[in-house]
Amino acid sequence: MDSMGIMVRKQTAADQALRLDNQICFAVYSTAHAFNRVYKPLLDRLGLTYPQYLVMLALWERDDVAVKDLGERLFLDSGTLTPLLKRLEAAELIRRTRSTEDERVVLIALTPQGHALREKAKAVPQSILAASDCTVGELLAMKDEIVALRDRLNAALGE
Amino acid sequence: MDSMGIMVRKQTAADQALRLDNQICFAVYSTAHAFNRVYKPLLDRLGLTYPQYLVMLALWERDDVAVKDLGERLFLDSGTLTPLLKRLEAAELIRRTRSTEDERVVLIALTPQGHALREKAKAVPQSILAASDCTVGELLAMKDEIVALRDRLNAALGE
DNA sequence: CACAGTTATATTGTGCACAATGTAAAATAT
DNA sequence: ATATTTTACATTGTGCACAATATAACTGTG
Repeated sequence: MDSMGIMVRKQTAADQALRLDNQICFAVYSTAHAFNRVYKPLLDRLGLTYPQYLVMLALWERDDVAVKDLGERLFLDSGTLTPLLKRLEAAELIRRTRSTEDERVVLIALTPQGHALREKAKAVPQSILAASDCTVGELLAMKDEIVALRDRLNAALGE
Repeated sequence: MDSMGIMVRKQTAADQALRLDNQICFAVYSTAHAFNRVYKPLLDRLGLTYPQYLVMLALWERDDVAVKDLGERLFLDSGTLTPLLKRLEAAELIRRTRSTEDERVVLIALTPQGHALREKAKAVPQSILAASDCTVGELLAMKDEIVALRDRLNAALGE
């Protein structure tokens, strides 16, 4: 209580930590959504959603991979990937085939249209760069910091 | 073609930019998911999802606000907030009442249980800090960078 | 070989996230 | 004052994201 008899709460460190603006996770969360909104009109032209675009990026680098491999690279599980991949298959960008060596495995391969889409996608990164209003160097430095944080968080999960 | 007659693709800047590992947006996206997974067990004890926790953080700072105000602070629209708020109301953490001054407005107020939950939530930030394996200073510096990026992306959307 | 345990993918259910649309109330224009 | 526009919220439909569970295929051990 102060001299007027009114309760004055002491601002503890715990109180400060609960402020929305102090949360790095909210910064990351809201930035992810902002990216999503910037990507949307660009990816609409390719007929892709943002997670589908990430899958295509992964496949353009390496093809004929198991769902599990994709999941590890993108940090996604089969509950997310299975329906997403079925939609990409319906769009005829990929093919899903059971491995003959190990029938548990479903291999994901690009169709010719899937390969071809890469050319149209080349214009995307520079549009994002422009929207970010940063230099490539700044973005790469930030990326490295964020990835380091992500890897520490994932490491903490494994313990 | 090289001297062996095999196609050797020139690695252009556009090719590099399409590499998954070079995408800052994937770094942000995957870090948001990593945060979500770290928060999950902590928030389970509070009976909250991560977006619900963000709403509660906002309400603990300021109460009796319109859905629109919450949406602007959290960058979310009514399509996301309306069902989320109904779940918080069902959990008796908040109350939703139409404003008498402007009947379009729905005001969100904390219940006593909603206020009380704040005490249990005080333990959350330090657990996250521990999982991040960073100092407070490092995290705050990163947060400021990420928020600056988010604000630039959002500004680009407005144009 | 049998069988217990593991692995890869699929399915189900819940909860965001957002575009598009609807509705009623308020503000503004004519 | 009536008509038009804007605003706040709700609803619907699509697509993640993930926990929990199911299923079939593989692996290792006795």
